Amino acid sequence: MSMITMTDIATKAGVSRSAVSLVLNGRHNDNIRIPDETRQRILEVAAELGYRTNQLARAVASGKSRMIGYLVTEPHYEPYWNTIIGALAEAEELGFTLKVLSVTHETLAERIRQCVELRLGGLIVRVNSDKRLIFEEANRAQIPVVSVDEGIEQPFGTNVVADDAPGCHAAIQHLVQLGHTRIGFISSGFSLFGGPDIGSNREELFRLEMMRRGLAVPEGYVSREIMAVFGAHADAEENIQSVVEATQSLLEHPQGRPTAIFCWRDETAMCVIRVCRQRGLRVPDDISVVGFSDLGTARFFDPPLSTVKSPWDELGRTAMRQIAQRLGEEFSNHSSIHRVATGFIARGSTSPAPF
Amino acid sequence: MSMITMTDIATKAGVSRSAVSLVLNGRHNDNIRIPDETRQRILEVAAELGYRTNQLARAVASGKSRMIGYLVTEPHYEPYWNTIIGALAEAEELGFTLKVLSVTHETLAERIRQCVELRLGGLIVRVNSDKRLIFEEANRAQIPVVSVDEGIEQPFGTNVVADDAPGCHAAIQHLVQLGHTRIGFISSGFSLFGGPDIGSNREELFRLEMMRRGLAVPEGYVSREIMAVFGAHADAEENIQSVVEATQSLLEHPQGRPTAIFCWRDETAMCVIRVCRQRGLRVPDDISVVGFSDLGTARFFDPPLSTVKSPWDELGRTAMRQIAQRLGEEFSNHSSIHRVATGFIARGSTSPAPF
DNA sequence: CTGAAAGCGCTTACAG
DNA sequence: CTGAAAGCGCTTACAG
Repeated sequence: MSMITMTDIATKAGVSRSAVSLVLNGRHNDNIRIPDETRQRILEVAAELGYRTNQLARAVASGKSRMIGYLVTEPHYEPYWNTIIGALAEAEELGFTLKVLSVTHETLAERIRQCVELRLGGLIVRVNSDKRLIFEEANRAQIPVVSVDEGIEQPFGTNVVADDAPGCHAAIQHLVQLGHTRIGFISSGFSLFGGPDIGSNREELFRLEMMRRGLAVPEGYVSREIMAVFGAHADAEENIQSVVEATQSLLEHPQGRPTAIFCWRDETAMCVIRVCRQRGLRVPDDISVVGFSDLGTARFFDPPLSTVKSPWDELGRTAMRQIAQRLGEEFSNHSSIHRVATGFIARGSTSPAPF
Repeated sequence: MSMITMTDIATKAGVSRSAVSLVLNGRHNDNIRIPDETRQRILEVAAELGYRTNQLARAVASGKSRMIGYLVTEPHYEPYWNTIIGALAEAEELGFTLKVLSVTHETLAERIRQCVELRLGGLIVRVNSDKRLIFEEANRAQIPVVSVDEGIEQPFGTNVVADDAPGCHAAIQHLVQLGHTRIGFISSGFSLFGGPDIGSNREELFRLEMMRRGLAVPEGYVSREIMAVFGAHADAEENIQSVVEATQSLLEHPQGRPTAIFCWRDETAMCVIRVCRQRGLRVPDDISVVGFSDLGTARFFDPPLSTVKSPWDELGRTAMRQIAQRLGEEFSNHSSIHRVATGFIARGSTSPAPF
């Protein structure tokens, strides 16, 4: 009725438990050698009995766990989730297993404790609040941790971060090649889930790209929205209103409206397009709009969104690979940064600038 | 350097290991009673030493695990991961921990084996291929499993399923109240990820609602698309083309086009709106469109999508609650079905029928 | 009410 | 190359 153990196999095959353990773990490396017929018998009996390793017991005895924890602040948010999927896929390929734990500012301490209690082999954290607590506790328990971030680097620990620069570069280049010179930007006037203000970071990159090309960004060509809402969480209509106002301020700019608007994320771009339409502007004929993220529905939008493609999947995969590597070495809390580049996808929301 | 154990506490506090175990597990129930001062000392020493339970060892010794596995076919698909999030939230509230495993038709057997090896306490499965294999293996290992499904019930095991009927009812009622009588439907001509054909199921419900109201569904007022693509997976433009054609066939219907189109999911509705616009129709003024799912970006669409709201979150929560309950009882493989109702959200893509 | 003991299922030196 | 033994950190009857 209950599960088959190594002892059962040993008894039935007439060998010792260690022989079973060695064979089942395939450890005939260096100087360990077990007669082929013994090996065969053990394997046969194991199969016959339907033996299933108890990974828990193995982890307890060996002190090594192949379970990785993934701490995440807002799993609902599509980019965050896609990063988890990437880590999950990589974990499975590498023979690890992923445990997802959602955290809030309040539950952070408790969740970290859980990770230690579960003797997780490593930790990937996608958390917006201060990560120092995590690193401290994990270091004490000798658990390697790598943090995943978006656009903004962190000064300690192993850090995997999306490099927004190439995507911004490509987006501006795309617009310029289409003849746009008057390009506006809509940034975020808030920090994402209490984390860093990613919109501002992207705004910097935008300004840099414009400057490099000698294109002016007139006062008022950058506006901000405070739509701190995401997917299913977006219940506050007044938040959306802030995008409406940010867009209007660009469209009514005293020196004339921009011919293209670059938005710090896709949700904003979608709202911007709606506002433009309401004011009688055609997108992209009268005004081009570029997003940032490449959400799953960006391609289904009308018009399909031209957008910077963030490497969500690869971010997670890289983080998982880093964990695996750290697990192979002696424990240390050195810090390093690994950047994954963004790209750009031209779709239907951009077209040549109206002359 | 290495972790503190119960033995360390026992030594330092001058008591036995069992005393420590009993105190730390708070087991002063029935006839177990430990002097308060002993209790206090143990607790103090534990805190002082920074003791962290080894849940792995506990699970091995007690034979009970509070880790739940979540098997999912396509974690990328937004509805599927929203269901996971629901289960995750509920698990954390109930003191469980969730391990996510993605499966394909090829890896299914291996993943199930992993679950058994990890001695998971229970299994939630969101899998489109045949679930019999899962139930068989899990039953043998005495692991309770509940499966989560969309619209279609399964004839064995504990089953949590979205009930699409109330949402369809509300959607049609909404349209009828707006004066629509000529309503078309776009269904799926394929089974979702090799699973059941959900579109057909919704089509049935649509026909039922129309019939109940005495509204005709002329031949050709239901068409099909084969856009078997989701979110980031949507790379085949020819798939989208099938929605274009399905829409056109409705718009060019010999008896005149419908005044409203009900789509089997949001992605389809988004495409339909684009096609309508391209043909010079205004949405919703000339034609209303209703989706199904309530994806995160549905509210950001232009116009914001009126849609059936599927209870993704609650589906996951219910599944987790079922697991918890099963874990409290004697193991059995009885079967039961738990339905979670869909709802409807009226937004901007529907308006009174043009007369 | 407590302590010594056996047990959970596995791994890992270490003598033979 | 193999087997008996000790150990991983915990739980759980069971005598006192």
